[in-house]
Amino acid sequence: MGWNDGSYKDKKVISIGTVSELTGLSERQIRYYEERKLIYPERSKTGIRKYSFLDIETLIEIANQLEEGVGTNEIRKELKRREQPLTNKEVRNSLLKGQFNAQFKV
Amino acid sequence: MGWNDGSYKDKKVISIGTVSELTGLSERQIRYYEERKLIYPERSKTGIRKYSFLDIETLIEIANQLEEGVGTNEIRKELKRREQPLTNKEVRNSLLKGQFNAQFKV
DNA sequence: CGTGTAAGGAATTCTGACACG
DNA sequence: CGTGTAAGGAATTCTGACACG
Repeated sequence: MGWNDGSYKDKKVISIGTVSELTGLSERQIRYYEERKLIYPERSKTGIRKYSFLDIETLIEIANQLEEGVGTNEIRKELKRREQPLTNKEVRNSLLKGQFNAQFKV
Repeated sequence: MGWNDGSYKDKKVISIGTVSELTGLSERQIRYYEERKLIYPERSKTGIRKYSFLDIETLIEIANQLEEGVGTNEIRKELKRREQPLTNKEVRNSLLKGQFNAQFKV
């Protein structure tokens, strides 16, 4: 339990300079995509942005979409469509668990 | 290929301040364990230390060992003993691949 | 031996804004 | 709309050293 739960992919621990190197994007671009609500880094107590590896993967996709002429608004919607299934998956899992337990109650 | 190879566990992208928060160790302690050759962070072009999640796991173990009264020299040897098997595992995997390919050549 | 701290400097990050198109 | 840049300030990190034990 604790922070050692899932993989390290979702842990927000990388600062913007490193993200810039890893993605090839400028810090300006990275901050702008946050302003457009395409990514949601966390902040340290003193306000410094922290990103996860998942954020980095998302940023790379954002860059690709922009190159293809897709606007940030479209990209945002696309990203939402993908995150929804994840939530639904969790819901389905919960439902399955419920049914599973129900089986035994019968 | 590239940096997206294995998991994110080995990517050195976390700066010392974050590592300090994640491990509960002081920056002084973290730098000292490096001096004693227990961990090997990478450095940015400007000399800033970068750690991986694996480094963080190692640091936690180091802290535990020290609490138990084990000295840094002992801990270093113990850490070496563990890393060797990892290299051997890679070797074994290579060997298996060789045998696998041999199968088809017969 | 392992860790704290003050010291001075260098590198990083932040925000709001002007600019171009 | 997406991105570059100069501006000033705040936060981070680095090294070498003195200290305690």
